Amino acid sequence: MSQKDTAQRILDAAEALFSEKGFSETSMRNITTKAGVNLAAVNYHFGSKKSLIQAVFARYLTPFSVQFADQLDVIEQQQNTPEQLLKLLVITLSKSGLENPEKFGVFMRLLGLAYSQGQGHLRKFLTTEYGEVFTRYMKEVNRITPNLTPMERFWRIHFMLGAAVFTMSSVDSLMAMADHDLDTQTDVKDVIGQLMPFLASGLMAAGKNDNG
Amino acid sequence: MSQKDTAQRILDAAEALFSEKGFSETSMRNITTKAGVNLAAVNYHFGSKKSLIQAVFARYLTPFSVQFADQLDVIEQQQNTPEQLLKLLVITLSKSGLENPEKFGVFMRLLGLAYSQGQGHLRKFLTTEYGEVFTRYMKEVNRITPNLTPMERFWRIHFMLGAAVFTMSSVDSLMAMADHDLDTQTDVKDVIGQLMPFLASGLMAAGKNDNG
DNA sequence: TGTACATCAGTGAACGCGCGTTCACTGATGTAC
DNA sequence: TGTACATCAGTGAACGCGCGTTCACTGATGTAC
Repeated sequence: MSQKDTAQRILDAAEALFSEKGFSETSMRNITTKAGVNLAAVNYHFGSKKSLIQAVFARYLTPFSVQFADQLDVIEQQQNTPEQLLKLLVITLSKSGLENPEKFGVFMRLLGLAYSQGQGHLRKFLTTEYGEVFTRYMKEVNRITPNLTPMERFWRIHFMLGAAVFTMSSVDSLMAMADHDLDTQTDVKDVIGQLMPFLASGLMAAGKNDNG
Repeated sequence: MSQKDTAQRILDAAEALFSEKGFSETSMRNITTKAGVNLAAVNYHFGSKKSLIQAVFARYLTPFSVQFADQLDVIEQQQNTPEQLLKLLVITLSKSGLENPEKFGVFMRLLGLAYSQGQGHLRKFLTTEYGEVFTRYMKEVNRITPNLTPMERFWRIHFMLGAAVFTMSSVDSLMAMADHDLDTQTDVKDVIGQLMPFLASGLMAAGKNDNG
């Protein structure tokens, strides 16, 4: 084939369709039609639809976690602010090929799907493959929030994750709403700029061990 | 039938299954089997699967929006804090039959689905039916955040919605994680107790019109 | 250099299955006269 | 009070359809001698 590798084209098509419609709403026929390949090619290259879903995640997350580990090596040697810790994520995303806002939106939507539609196989795959760097990152969060109880820290991390995943999953339609209602012209960088102080402020809010 | 009304039993079963597995993963056969009714009964009572989905939402949202309008009548007459405005939502939820933590989790999961899996028909249905009370609530948010730009306000509301919907959608598994990792015993009220200061702090974080 | 065979990417058609919906029906209850 | 008819809730079986997967296959490329 003079065009891109069949497997790559399947991944491209699957990624776009999954992020648009979710896993179960996307059929093998949708994917192979969009990729311009034979219906049987998915099972030939990936074995099953489940494995294809995992492969779509791996293509993003493997480079991301490599970059993230490098960034953690640096950050672990120094004192950090909440803003720096949040920025680390954004920087890592941009260093692992996600600087394109469109790609970024797709990635966040996939991440949201992994939580909301995540079948058992996907959750298992993600934690065994990428759990370690997440643990390292959490150690750094602990360091900058010494006054929070473990319970406060646990929940605040998940609130932050929720705010990020939820809004970034629908960032296109939310930006369209904002631009329509408020007569503005927003891009993804603006949204991230809005998100960071919101998250930092939520994370650092006074906890029950703080006075006043 | 000496048991509960067939239509009610279909709604009960559909609600539970939708919140567990999503709309498209839940088949009519799943629903009617769980409800103990004939397969054709869904189409007899509701016309189609789409209408059933809308009916499941309406059963929660109609009483909620009635209560919410009453609460707004009061709150619109007074000066409010962010905490009061957030508490208004919790109070309304509890006054419209959602005081049961299990029901509350189901409701939040449905709300999350409406965003993430929301087919066009559902979004249209929700905004035409319940858009008005939401607009009234937003007016109150404007009053307590006079220093925020409309854009800041827009995004912060959606960040808050994301944090709430995302975490409350998976509140059961998150509580299980927390209790396992931290050796605690959490209930939904505790989580809401954690969520409120996080949201209030994020909403009220300094914006670009604030000094220092 | 030539031939025989193995490997590999990709194909076309069919498989069985579960899906949402439809339809002719049954039997109980309500209404009119 | 009795009868004829209409309405209604619910049923059982079948409809056509799109799904993920399988399988025997083709044709190109690589390898051994």
